[in-house]
Amino acid sequence: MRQALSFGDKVIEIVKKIPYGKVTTYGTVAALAGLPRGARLVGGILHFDIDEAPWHRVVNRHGFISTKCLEHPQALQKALLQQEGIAVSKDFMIDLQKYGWFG
DNA sequence: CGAATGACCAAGC
DNA sequence: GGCTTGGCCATTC
Repeated sequence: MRQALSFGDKVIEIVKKIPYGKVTTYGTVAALAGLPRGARLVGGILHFDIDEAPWHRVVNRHGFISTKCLEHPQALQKALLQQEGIAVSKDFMIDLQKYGWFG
Protein backbone atom coordinates (compact mmCIF):
# COMPACT_ATOMS: atom_id res chain seq x y z
CA MET A 1 0.00 0.00 0.00
CA ARG A 2 1.52 3.22 -1.06
CA GLN A 3 2.47 5.46 1.76
CA ALA A 4 2.12 9.14 1.01
CA LEU A 5 5.18 10.84 -0.44
CA SER A 6 7.07 7.60 -0.77
CA PHE A 7 9.59 7.07 -3.51
CA GLY A 8 7.10 4.75 -5.12
CA ASP A 9 4.52 7.51 -5.42
CA LYS A 10 7.06 9.75 -7.06
CA VAL A 11 7.87 7.07 -9.57
CA ILE A 12 4.20 6.56 -10.28
CA GLU A 13 3.65 10.28 -10.72
CA ILE A 14 6.55 10.60 -13.13
CA VAL A 15 5.53 7.61 -15.16
CA LYS A 16 2.07 9.11 -15.40
CA LYS A 17 3.61 12.30 -16.74
CA ILE A 18 5.23 10.59 -19.69
CA PRO A 19 3.65 12.18 -22.80
CA TYR A 20 1.48 10.09 -25.03
CA GLY A 21 3.52 8.48 -27.76
CA LYS A 22 6.77 8.67 -25.78
CA VAL A 23 8.81 6.27 -23.67
CA THR A 24 11.50 6.67 -21.04
CA THR A 25 14.00 4.58 -19.16
CA TYR A 26 14.14 3.33 -15.58
CA GLY A 27 17.27 5.34 -14.97
CA THR A 28 15.56 8.54 -16.14
CA VAL A 29 12.49 7.95 -13.99
CA ALA A 30 14.69 7.20 -11.00
CA ALA A 31 16.68 10.38 -11.57
CA LEU A 32 13.52 12.48 -11.86
CA ALA A 33 12.25 10.84 -8.69
CA GLY A 34 15.38 11.93 -6.90
CA LEU A 35 17.49 8.78 -7.07
CA PRO A 36 19.82 8.71 -10.10
CA ARG A 37 21.00 5.29 -8.96
CA GLY A 38 17.58 3.94 -8.09
CA ALA A 39 16.86 2.41 -11.46
CA ARG A 40 16.29 -0.94 -9.79
CA LEU A 41 13.82 0.57 -7.41
CA VAL A 42 11.75 1.90 -10.29
CA GLY A 43 11.33 -1.62 -11.54
CA GLY A 44 10.53 -2.82 -8.07
CA ILE A 45 8.02 -0.06 -7.45
CA LEU A 46 6.25 -0.66 -10.72
CA HIS A 47 6.13 -4.30 -9.73
CA PHE A 48 4.44 -3.51 -6.43
CA ASP A 49 2.13 -0.73 -7.67
CA ILE A 50 1.71 -2.50 -10.93
CA ASP A 51 -1.59 -1.11 -12.19
CA GLU A 52 -0.95 2.35 -10.81
CA ALA A 53 1.01 3.65 -13.78
CA PRO A 54 1.48 3.21 -17.55
CA TRP A 55 4.50 0.97 -17.06
CA HIS A 56 4.47 0.12 -20.75
CA ARG A 57 6.08 3.49 -21.46
CA VAL A 58 9.06 2.54 -19.33
CA VAL A 59 11.89 0.48 -20.78
CA ASN A 60 15.46 -0.25 -19.77
CA ARG A 61 18.59 1.57 -20.92
CA HIS A 62 18.77 -0.45 -24.12
CA GLY A 63 15.23 0.49 -25.10
CA PHE A 64 14.30 -3.08 -24.43
CA ILE A 65 11.19 -4.25 -22.57
CA SER A 66 12.53 -5.93 -19.45
CA THR A 67 9.16 -6.70 -17.93
CA LYS A 68 8.96 -10.05 -16.22
CA CYS A 69 5.46 -9.82 -14.80
CA LEU A 70 3.24 -12.53 -16.17
CA GLU A 71 0.30 -10.20 -15.76
CA HIS A 72 1.95 -7.72 -18.08
CA PRO A 73 3.85 -9.68 -20.71
CA GLN A 74 6.09 -8.06 -23.26
CA ALA A 75 3.55 -8.83 -25.94
CA LEU A 76 1.01 -6.65 -24.13
CA GLN A 77 3.47 -3.82 -23.73
CA LYS A 78 4.32 -4.00 -27.40
CA ALA A 79 0.65 -3.80 -28.30
CA LEU A 80 0.07 -0.85 -26.00
CA LEU A 81 3.04 1.03 -27.38
CA GLN A 82 1.98 0.40 -30.94
CA GLN A 83 -1.45 1.74 -30.05
CA GLU A 84 0.26 5.00 -29.16
CA GLY A 85 2.07 5.11 -32.47
CA ILE A 86 5.41 3.93 -31.10
CA ALA A 87 7.35 1.57 -33.32
CA VAL A 88 8.38 -1.59 -31.48
CA SER A 89 10.60 -4.11 -33.22
CA LYS A 90 9.81 -7.80 -33.21
CA ASP A 91 12.43 -8.17 -30.49
CA PHE A 92 10.61 -5.64 -28.29
CA MET A 93 13.22 -2.99 -28.96
CA ILE A 94 12.27 0.69 -29.06
CA ASP A 95 14.15 3.54 -30.72
CA LEU A 96 14.91 5.81 -27.76
CA GLN A 97 16.54 8.31 -30.09
CA LYS A 98 13.11 8.84 -31.61
CA TYR A 99 10.62 8.10 -28.82
CA GLY A 100 12.78 8.69 -25.77
CA TRP A 101 11.43 11.23 -23.26
CA PHE A 102 13.61 12.77 -20.57
CA GLY A 103 11.21 15.22 -19.04
C1' DC B 1 13.26 -3.96 13.49
C1' DG B 2 16.37 -7.02 10.42
C1' DA B 3 17.03 -9.44 6.28
C1' DA B 4 15.77 -10.23 1.60
C1' DT B 5 14.24 -8.57 -2.80
C1' DG B 6 14.15 -6.31 -7.46
C1' DA B 7 11.00 -4.90 -14.38
C1' DC B 8 18.83 -1.81 -13.62
C1' DC B 9 23.41 0.08 -14.78
C1' DA B 10 28.33 0.14 -15.45
C1' DA B 11 32.59 -1.78 -15.28
C1' DG B 12 35.60 -5.89 -15.68
C1' DC B 13 37.48 -10.21 -17.77
C1' DG C 1 33.35 -8.16 -28.46
C1' DG C 2 29.94 -10.69 -25.55
C1' DC C 3 29.13 -12.53 -21.04
C1' DT C 4 29.71 -12.25 -15.75
C1' DT C 5 30.00 -9.81 -11.42
C1' DG C 6 29.16 -6.21 -8.11
C1' DG C 7 26.78 -2.18 -6.39
C1' DC C 8 23.14 0.75 -6.01
C1' DC C 9 18.85 1.90 -2.26
C1' DA C 10 13.79 2.14 -1.16
C1' DT C 11 10.10 -1.16 -0.53
C1' DT C 12 8.32 -5.49 1.40
C1' DC C 13 7.63 -9.59 4.46
